[in-house]
Formats: sequence, C-alpha cells, structure tokens
Amino acid sequence: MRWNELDEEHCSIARTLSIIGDRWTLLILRECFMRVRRFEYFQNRLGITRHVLADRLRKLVEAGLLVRVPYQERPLREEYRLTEKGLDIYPVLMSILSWGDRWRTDSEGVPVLHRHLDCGHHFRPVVSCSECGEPLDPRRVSPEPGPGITDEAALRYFTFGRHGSSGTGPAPRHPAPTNDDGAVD
Amino acid sequence: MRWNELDEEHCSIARTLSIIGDRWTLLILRECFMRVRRFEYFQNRLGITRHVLADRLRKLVEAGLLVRVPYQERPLREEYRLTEKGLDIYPVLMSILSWGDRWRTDSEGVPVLHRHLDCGHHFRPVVSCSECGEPLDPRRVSPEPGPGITDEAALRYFTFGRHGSSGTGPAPRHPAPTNDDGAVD
DNA sequence: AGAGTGCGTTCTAAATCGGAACCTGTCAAG
DNA sequence: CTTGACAGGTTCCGATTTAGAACGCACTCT
Repeated sequence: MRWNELDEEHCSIARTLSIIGDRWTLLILRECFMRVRRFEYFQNRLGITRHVLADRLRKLVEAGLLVRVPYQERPLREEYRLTEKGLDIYPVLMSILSWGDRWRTDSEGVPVLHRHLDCGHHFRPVVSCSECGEPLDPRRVSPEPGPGITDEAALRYFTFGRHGSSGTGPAPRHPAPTNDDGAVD
Repeated sequence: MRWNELDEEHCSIARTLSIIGDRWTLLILRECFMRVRRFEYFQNRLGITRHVLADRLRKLVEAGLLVRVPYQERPLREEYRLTEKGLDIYPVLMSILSWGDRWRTDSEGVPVLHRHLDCGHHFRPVVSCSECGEPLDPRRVSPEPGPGITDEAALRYFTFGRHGSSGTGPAPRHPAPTNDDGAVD
C-alpha cells in the first residue's frame, strides 16, 4: 500500500496518517506550535535535510494545515503559519508527548514541562469522553460502523479475521493463555 | 538525522516518534486495539508487506509495546499482545482519529463511531488539563524547561531562532502581517 | 564589487519499501 | 508415503525515498 492509497481508506486514522504519518511532519508541526515559521529556522532547529523540509512544507500547505503568508516583498519571502486545521493537531502532539513523558523518561525527569495558563499548574494532557467527561479506558470503548463507511469496508473492519484468498473464517477464540509476560490485553 | 538519533533527542515527542513515527506502526497498533494478534491477520487486514510487518512487530516487541505469547506448541506459534505500555498509546490513536473525523470526512459522515460503554453515548475524545479539567487551547499552554533537559537542549529548544553556524540572533518579532488567508497562528 | 540572507533545487550514494517467491515445522487427507 | 494446507516468517530484486552536500537566485547591505 502506498501513501496515496492510504488516503482513500475508510478509516479516519489511516486517512490522517496519510498526512502526518511520517517521521518529520509531526516534528515540523511541533516547531510550528513553538512559533517557528521560516524555512531556515525549521532547518536549523530540526537538522532536517533541506530537500525533505521543502517537500514536507509543500505537502502541509497542500493539505491545508499550513498557509504561506508573505512577510516581505522584494524579494518575496513567505512564512508558514498554522491554520485552524493545523492548530487542531495539537491534541495529537500532546498525546504523543504525554506517552513519551511516561514511558521514555530516564531518571532525570521529563525534559519539558507544560503550564496551563488558565489554571496556572503544570499538567498532563488527559483524553476523556466528550459526553461524560471520564478518562477513556480502551476496553470500555466500542467501535461501531458509522454513516460514512461502505459495506465492504465495514466487513473488513469489523469482522475479526482475514480477508484474503481464503475467505473469512469464524472469529478465533483467543483463549487467553495464562501468562505473566506483561500482556495485559 | 536518523531514527536512532531521534531516540536520543531531549524531547518526549521526538523520542516517541522514534518508535511510532512511521506509516505502519500506528496502523499495526490500531489493529491490536481491534483484538488482532496474529501475523497473518495483520498482513491480510492491512495489506502490508510481510517483510515490513515482521520488522515492525519485532521493533514493537523490542520497544516493549507488544509481547509474544505462545498460543500453541508444535509447531510453536506466538501471538502479539499489547502490554500496558502499548495500551497507553490509545490516546494517541484516538486523537488522530478525532482529527480525521473532523477534517477528513466527506459528506457521507464519519466511517466509524465510538461508543463509551461507561456512559452509553457516542463520543469524541477530548484532550484536557489534568489539573483543572478544561479542554486545552494550544495558545494557553506554555512549555518550560523540565528537570530532565540539558542546558544545551534547553537553549536549542527555548531560544527562538536558529542554531547553526551563525549564532543565535534575537527572537524575531513576527509582526503578524494582516491577512485573511486562513492563518490563525 | 563583494558578502550576506532566505528559500529553495540538484546531485549522488545509501537506506528503505513493495511485491513476489521461497523456507520450515506440523498435521490431516488421499 | 506423497500431497496439500497452515502459520510465521525470510530472501531476493527493482523502485522509491532519504541524507548530505553543493549550487542557484533574487535581492540588500557595506
């Protein structure tokens, strides 16, 4: 499967990853949230190849997460700024950051703290239910086919098993072998 | 910068992306949350190359997000199951999904709905402050150097500007040219 | 005139990926 | 006792993508 095929998947995760699903794009967006806006600054802060940077910025503009805004004329110079669509990536970055703070921090502690200016405290981002406000437990969430899915995609997505040459067998039982290996799912 | 260098960055986002920052890894994890656990099933559902699948599963096991648990002997067969560390990726996936539902949905509506079993409603995931509970506005959050950062990384990270051959200049002003191009930042 | 700035493009070698075929145990059927 | 199926990979090749460095261009400043 190629990037452009991913784009046509009937899954919001796949479709989103067709834009932000590579190593550099999210780091570029992180810089945007740090108010970095110009080519040279991205390049110097990230250590990214100029070639790849130009490509990713172009794609982010095409996708509508960034816009080019002139900041001088003669010669024309433009900077890259977040649109509302780009600003809305913030929860993704904060979720990633939160996981990293929990699981990839050495004894020194977290590298960056975040202060919420509205309440004044250092905080962790918490993902919760829009309806009841409780934090989400993955095993208390049930995916269901929505209005925008096709029959074929629904079958593929919601039938447990495979969809290749040999037909869809019954859902295997997963008899949950007793183990103490750290598997929690 | 290579993948293994990313790993050593003083930034939780970069460090996390060194694990999940590629096209396939998050899709594999999405399948894990759908209770997919075996090689053939991942391969058939995702359409991923077997070669790449084997590589990504191995890396996810090395990184501690998945464990291999035997489900039969002779021949030995193992399935891949989420650890607590892997389960904790859930907020990242839900944030990505939420963005896709908002920005990449055509007129048909969202492809997949999610029901919160605790309250019974379809919901959107909301990222909020652990201290006051309010949803996060990116412009009301201020990053600050934490205990785990080095002086050099702090300079790099918190000084606006570049860090190449020509020293760090003063922070540019970004005079916010008046525009109506969709830039909101 | 010469150097500097900002934003790219071009070039080459190395790494990675997609697609298909092949390998290894084991069991079950003909 | 051969054949086929199954599960989980590995191997191979050609195509794409990347890293790293150099170069181009349209200006401005000294």
